Amino acid sequence: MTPQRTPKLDRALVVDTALTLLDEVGLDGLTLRAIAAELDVKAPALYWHFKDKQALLDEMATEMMRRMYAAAAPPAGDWRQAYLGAMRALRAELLRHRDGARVYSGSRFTDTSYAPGLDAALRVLIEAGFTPEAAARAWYTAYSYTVGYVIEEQAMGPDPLRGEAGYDVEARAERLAEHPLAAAAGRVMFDDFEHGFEQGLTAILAGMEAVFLA
Amino acid sequence: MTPQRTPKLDRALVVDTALTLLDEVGLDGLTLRAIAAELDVKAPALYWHFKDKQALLDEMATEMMRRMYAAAAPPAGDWRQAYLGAMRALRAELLRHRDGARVYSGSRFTDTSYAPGLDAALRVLIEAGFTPEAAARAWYTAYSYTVGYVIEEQAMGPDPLRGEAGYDVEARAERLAEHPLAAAAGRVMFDDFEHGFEQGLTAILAGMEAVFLA
DNA sequence: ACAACCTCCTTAACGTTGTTAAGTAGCCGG
DNA sequence: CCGGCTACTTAACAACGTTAAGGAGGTTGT
Repeated sequence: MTPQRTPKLDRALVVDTALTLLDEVGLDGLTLRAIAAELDVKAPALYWHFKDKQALLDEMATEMMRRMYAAAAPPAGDWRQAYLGAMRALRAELLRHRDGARVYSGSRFTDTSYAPGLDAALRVLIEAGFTPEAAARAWYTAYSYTVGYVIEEQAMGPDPLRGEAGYDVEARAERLAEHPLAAAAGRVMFDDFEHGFEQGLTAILAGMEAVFLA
Repeated sequence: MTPQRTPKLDRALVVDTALTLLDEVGLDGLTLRAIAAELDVKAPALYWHFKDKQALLDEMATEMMRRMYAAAAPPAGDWRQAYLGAMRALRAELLRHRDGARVYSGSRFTDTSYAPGLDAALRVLIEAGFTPEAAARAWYTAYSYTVGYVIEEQAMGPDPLRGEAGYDVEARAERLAEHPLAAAAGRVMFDDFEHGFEQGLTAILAGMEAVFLA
C-alpha cells in the first residue's frame, strides 16, 4: 500500500471534492459513500474530519461564500457597482454548482470568513450616505432576492433524477390559455433568467436609493 | 374492524396531515412512516395516492400556494396594497409551517391553481400603468425576495434536530469584534424579522415604481 | 347466486443511507 | 521496544424510500 506519511484527507480536500461531485450527481445523489469513493476512501473516514454530513454541507456553503467574496471585485468607490457586483458574484457562485442554491441556503457558515467582505461592502454604502441600519437592510434585501431567485432558477432546470427535461415554458403557456396574463408572465419570468435577474436587481437598487438616500 | 365503505385516505387528507405533522417534526423528520402512522395506516398505503414522496411534497407546496392566494385579499384597486398584501400573505403562509419555505421552494406545483390569483394580481399592476412585462418582473422580483427572505428567517430558528437553540445574535456580534459594521449589521438583519421584511419589501416596491412607472 | 373484478390497504422484503463501534497500520516520543 | 496518537478500515445497525405480492371488501356482469 502507499506508505502514507501524510494524511490522504483534509477538510479542504473533502469539501472541494464534494463540490465537484455535486455537479455530477446533484444534492440527492451526494452521498457520503460517493464522496468517499471519489477520494479513494471508505465512508466512515469522513467522520474523522466532519462531525456529520450537515457539517460537511455547512463547510461547502461556507466555501461557496468565500469564493463569492473572492470573485467580487473589492468594493471600489461607486456603491452601485459594489452592490451590483457582489450580488452578481453571489448568483454566479450559486449557479456554478448543481443545486448550489439549495446547498447554500440549507446550511450555516462554519466561521466568520464572511466578515471582512461584508464589512467592506457595508462601509462603501455608509460612505455613500446610507445609515448603518439602511446599509444592512439594503444589503440583506438584495441578498435575499438573489438567493431566492437562484433557487427558483435552479428548480426549473433539468432534473435527471426525476427523468425530466427542463421546464417547458410553452407547454406551461398552453395550460394557461384561460389566464392570458399569467401565461404571458411565464414567458417573461422563465425565458431569460440572466436578463430577468438584472432587471430585478436594478429595480431593487433603485428602490434602495429612493428609500434610503432620499 | 371498521367496515370501510369509504376509503380511509385521499390526497387532501394526506397533504393536510403531512402539513400538520411537519410542524412537530420538521422536514427531516417528515418520513412516510410517520405520516402513515398519523393516519392509522402503513407507509406503503401512501403509494396508492402518490407516485412517490416528492409527489406528496409537491402537493404540499401546491396547497400552501392555494392557501396564500386564499388569504391574500382579492386585489382591490390600489396596486400597492395588492402587491404588498400578496407578499405578506406568502410570507405568512411559509412561516405557518416549520421549514415551510424549504418545502415550498424545493417543490413544483402540481396544477395550475395559481393561475387565477396570479392573473388577477398582474391585471391590477397593468391597470396601474405597468406593461405586462414590467408587471411580471415586478411580481417575480418581490416573490423571489420573499421566498429567499423566509428561507433565511427559518434557517435561523431553533433547530431541535441539531440540538440547537435559536441563533444567538449577541454571540455573533462578539465574534465579529474586529468587524464592527458586520457585527452591527447582524443585529439589524436578525433582530426583528417582521420589521426587516417590511422595510425590504417597501423599498422593493419603491424601486418598481421608480423603474417601471417613471 | 356466484364468479370476476376493481379499489385500497397490509405484510414482507430489498437496497441504500447516515452513523457508530471496534479494530488496525503507520508514526513519534521516551 | 513500547505506549500512544493519528487516520483510516471493516463490520454492523436502525431507519428510510420503495416495490412486490397478497388479501379484504365492495361492485359489476351473467
